[in-house]
Amino acid sequence: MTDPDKRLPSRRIADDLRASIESGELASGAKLPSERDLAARYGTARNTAREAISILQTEGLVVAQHGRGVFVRPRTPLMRLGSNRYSRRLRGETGLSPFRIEVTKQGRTPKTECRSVEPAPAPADVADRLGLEGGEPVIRRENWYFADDEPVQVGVTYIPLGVAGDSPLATAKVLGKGSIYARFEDVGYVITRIREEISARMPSPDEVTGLAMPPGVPVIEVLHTSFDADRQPFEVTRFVMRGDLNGLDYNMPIED
Amino acid sequence: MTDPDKRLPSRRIADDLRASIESGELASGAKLPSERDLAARYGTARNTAREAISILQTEGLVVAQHGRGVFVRPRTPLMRLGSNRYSRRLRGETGLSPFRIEVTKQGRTPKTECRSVEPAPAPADVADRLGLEGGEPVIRRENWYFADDEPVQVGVTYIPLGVAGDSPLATAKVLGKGSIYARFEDVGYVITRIREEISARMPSPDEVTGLAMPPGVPVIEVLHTSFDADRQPFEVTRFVMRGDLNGLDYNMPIED
DNA sequence: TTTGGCAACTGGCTTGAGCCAGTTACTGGC
DNA sequence: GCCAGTAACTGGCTCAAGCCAGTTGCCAAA
Repeated sequence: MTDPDKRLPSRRIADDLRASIESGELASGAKLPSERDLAARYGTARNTAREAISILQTEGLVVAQHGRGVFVRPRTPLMRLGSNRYSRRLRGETGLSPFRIEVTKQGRTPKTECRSVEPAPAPADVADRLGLEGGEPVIRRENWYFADDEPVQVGVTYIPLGVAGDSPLATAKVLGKGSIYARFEDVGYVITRIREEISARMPSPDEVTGLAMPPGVPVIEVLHTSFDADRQPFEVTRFVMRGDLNGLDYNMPIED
Repeated sequence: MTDPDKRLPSRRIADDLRASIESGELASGAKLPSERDLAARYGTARNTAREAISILQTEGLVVAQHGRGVFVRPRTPLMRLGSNRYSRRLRGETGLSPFRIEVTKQGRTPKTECRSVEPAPAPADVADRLGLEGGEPVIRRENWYFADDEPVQVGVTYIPLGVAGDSPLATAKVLGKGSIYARFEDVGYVITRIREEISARMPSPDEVTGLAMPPGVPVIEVLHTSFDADRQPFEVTRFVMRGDLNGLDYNMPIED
């Protein structure tokens, strides 16, 4: 009995390539056969081989480089952002932000850049977390995080005017030693609890360009709220990070 | 000066459609023009219109239905799995699992199904969290979670043989009242801390079929570890959930 | 030795054609 | 009134061809 192999040609090529990748036959970073090559091997049109590669691309397994070839996407180690990133002790001991520590640990060079500090209307979800009216003006701080000049995440922080006042939080791009939470302490807000709401989705076209997202890679969105000793929210930050470079690591007690 | 509109035809169509979706002109669930229709309107080949739709699909904005059309993907409300899902008090008060509460709150019908309970070798990352050798046998429990018979997440729990013994944890698919953590308490393990490691990625082909993943939707993977009063790990669960239906909500104190 | 340019590779995108396979609504026969 | 069949729609997939645009290495001219 001949097995006609019911699978469609494009699927068959994609399945074969995927198997080669998963078995390690095509190692991380390895070059796949060219589209024209695959088409010839499988006796299909070039478009069909192309479709197969497109499937693997949306699965995040490979990346194409114009003029060079298609390569197995290297699985870069995840940057683990821990719940201890707000720890006061760590802040004091090292003087380095957890982001910098993580990136350095991976032998890469960290860089952070504050792109803007300005009043702006609060997005609805943010206003909701801060107990404000939607659209009410707040201080908006936009921060970009890089590893070896590659963007890995963006964080947009929203601070009520009543909290920021005319402190550096509202005016200075560079906040000095001890991260932003030291500055919050300066104006009387000590972070004692946090809430983090996490979701994952595909990036918008803007995010694709801004974060140089490879195809087939989602973003992780974290909506972070900080609470002071009175359990009042005093700051919300929305992080958007490349899913292939970032992971979250929470370690916490069970309450009750 | 004539503006030749440098954008490629497929991009142009995709951009126009995306704009219509974001403006609300094409509402959630609305039907897009057919491929042949779009091609005619823009004066391109059908394949080009098709390519445009494919772009929107990988962005997770639309879903195609064979024979029916292409529709704006409804943004279903996220199911927020909170860190309180391990709370002992909630467990006692309601008798319902947080999953059931959440699904019911959305007016949908929850269902959970234990597909298998059997000894199996521990995956490397799991063994690592449990302080075991890789490949060492553990009890493996596979649970599926549904809302209106639609699969929303899978959880695979790994329990060291020394913990499970021959208790129901190792033998019974149905664990009775008060969730699995009540059974752990029965054998002397009280959950006092958890660690959750979160990442996001595109689903594997198996996950696409198992979870009925729409195109352009990532999965959230949570590697959960439970610690007892002595800070010893006694259980690891790997959750894989549909990114379009699930979100995580952590509320915790800052330690130190 | 250096440098400029070309040839031969790579993927990116489009065309226009065809056939297949779901879905839907209408229509004619019972 | 019901039901089966069919026509006209939808997307799914493939083909064969062409042109464009990056990349790379080689080779000849300066």
